[in-house]
Amino acid sequence: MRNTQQRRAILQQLRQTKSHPTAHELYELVRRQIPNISLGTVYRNLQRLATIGEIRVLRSGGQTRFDGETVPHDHVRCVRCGRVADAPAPQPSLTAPAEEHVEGFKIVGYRLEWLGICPTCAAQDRAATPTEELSPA
Amino acid sequence: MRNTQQRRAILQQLRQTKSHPTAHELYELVRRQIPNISLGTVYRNLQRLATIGEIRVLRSGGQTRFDGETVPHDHVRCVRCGRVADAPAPQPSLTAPAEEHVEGFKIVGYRLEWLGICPTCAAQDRAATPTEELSPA
DNA sequence: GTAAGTGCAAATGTTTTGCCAGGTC
DNA sequence: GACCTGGCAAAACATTTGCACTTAC
Repeated sequence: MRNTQQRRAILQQLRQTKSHPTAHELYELVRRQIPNISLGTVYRNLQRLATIGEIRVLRSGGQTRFDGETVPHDHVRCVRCGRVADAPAPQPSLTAPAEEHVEGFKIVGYRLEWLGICPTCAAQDRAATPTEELSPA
Repeated sequence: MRNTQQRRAILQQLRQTKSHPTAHELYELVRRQIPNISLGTVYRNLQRLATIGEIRVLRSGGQTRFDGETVPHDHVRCVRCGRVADAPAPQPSLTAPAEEHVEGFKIVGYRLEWLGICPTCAAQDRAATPTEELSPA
């Protein structure tokens, strides 16, 4: 695999952000360094980097996000805005269900995603719901 | 919300299949009962049924699948073919990480997906070369 | 030099939406 | 009859791909 400036920039941006960006967000970031990079190139490289295990793909909540951190860990997703943060892996690690309980599937791993409300959305909730609207008598 | 024959058929089909179909698969199933139902209607109703909690939406592996079973349980996904089966919920249930470990998110739940190889794909593996898939946890 | 990689644009696949007719209450 | 809903088709997105040109090695 060639070491192109595009791939280097993509990986570098992904590694130095903790925001788990979408492909398009990453595209915007990399575009500051390489203004004429194309979105297709970003997608192509993300796919390759994922295949060789350099990055991780997070699909959930209808969005695809990318994570430059390959050390095992889980994630929390805000159910309001879709923002994703890291979460520590559970202690002790999970025990896989026996094959006879999962239609004979051989378990090779798992993905655990916590669901939550991020601080920003929690603040908005407090501002939006405090008073019920009273019906005019 | 009105009780239309379309919505009844969609929910009924989803409830009586254990295959966690995609929207299009469900569309094909329902079409046997209501030949001129439209894909848009299937999507609209799945969305509504999910909103009121009658069904569950599973997004992973780049596919969106639907589950008519609302009793809490987890899933196993075949990393080769994307097929999804049910898995029992872990015992004891997971303990949420403390807020300070997840950037202040308030945890409201989790989604656990086991990754595995289904019996069909395992059989094919024995005859062909293994493939790759994205990292587990 | 040459094959992998890029930019661009068109194609693909999935999900959503606007509009009006038709069914439901 | 009022108003949800559905059918249909177009639109909106996200992602992939074909092709000719570049570039890393």
